[in-house]
Amino acid sequence: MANQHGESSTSSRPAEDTKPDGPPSKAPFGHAVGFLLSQLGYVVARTFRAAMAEVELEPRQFALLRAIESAEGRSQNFLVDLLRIPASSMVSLLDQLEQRGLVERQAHPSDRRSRTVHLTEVGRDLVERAGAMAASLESTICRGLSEAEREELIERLRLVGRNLDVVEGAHPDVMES
Amino acid sequence: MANQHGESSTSSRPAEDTKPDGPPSKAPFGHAVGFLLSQLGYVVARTFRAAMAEVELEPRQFALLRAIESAEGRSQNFLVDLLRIPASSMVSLLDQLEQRGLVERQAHPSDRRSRTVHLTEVGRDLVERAGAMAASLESTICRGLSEAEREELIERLRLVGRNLDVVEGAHPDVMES
DNA sequence: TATTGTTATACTCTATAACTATA
DNA sequence: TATAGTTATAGAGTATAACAATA
Repeated sequence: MANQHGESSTSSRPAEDTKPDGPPSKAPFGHAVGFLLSQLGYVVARTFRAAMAEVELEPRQFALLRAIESAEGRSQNFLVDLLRIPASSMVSLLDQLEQRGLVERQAHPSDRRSRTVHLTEVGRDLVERAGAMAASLESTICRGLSEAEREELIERLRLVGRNLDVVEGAHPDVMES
Repeated sequence: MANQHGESSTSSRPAEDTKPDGPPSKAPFGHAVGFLLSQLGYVVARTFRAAMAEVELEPRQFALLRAIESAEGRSQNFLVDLLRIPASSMVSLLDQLEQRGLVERQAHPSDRRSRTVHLTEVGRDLVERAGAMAASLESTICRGLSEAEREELIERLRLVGRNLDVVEGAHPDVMES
């Protein structure tokens, strides 16, 4: 699947109803938390995508660059295992990044089948800039929350995550299709 | 684009790394709230999809059934405006539901171009069952939260929503592509 | 014979646009 | 001429499977 949080290109339409008498339509499902989380998750993902677009990265490209940064000099195959994406997807993803001069594939010193992946200087700079934009988005998201409230919110969200058997730190959408 | 919260069919792989020495990989972006929301939103959407699958509905089919329930006897076109999906998508969506005997298209009394949409008895029952499953998911999500904590969480999430200019009650993923 | 990376193919999903019938 | 609904087409994105080189 492409998106369990994928984003649509076409977004907001003017949306003026000439028939304003229609019922306001109930929330998609029963109560509020599940709906809010699904809705916010979607919007956060979309906003994040828009932020990354300013440095011409897609979320998954950013995720891959970060992975490469934290796994400098490892093989393509290592990244495939780490990010759980098909090897063929890794190929085209790396092709794109390499063409832009952000990463480099090098011959593996001992295994001639294998290729190691490295961030270039340009790539390193871009990851840093993109990281700063992500941090900026985070502060927008948390605007109006005190530090204590923010921590409490995180605590509650983690509880919800445990209720749903979420594995900490692993985002199932950004890289998985 | 297909999903800004779409879900993948293929999910969990065993995922046992034979190379456990790789860095744990930082969270996809900077701090925590944005990442958590995106992650949880994805998981909630996926879990919701799994719940709906038990009554053989997709999230967007459920959303459409609910919309029809709250707009009994309105035209297809009205639903198109309400849910903001292309008319051609509405056609195939309704075709599916009609083939299963959940909804019916009827001739519009005054405009012969138009067709009104109605829930059948079977459809009404199914919506109710699906709604119950959604409510059940909601209580799973909120397990371990007191009523006060739950309301506070909703309050905080609404604040985050306002920070992101989210329109209340409108879920941009379930129906939009 | 198994594994790394690559290429080719096929599939799903959905939006766009053309078309019919009514207004 | 414009609108309701339908059908047909095309595009994006991604997974699956076949393949070549090396282990």
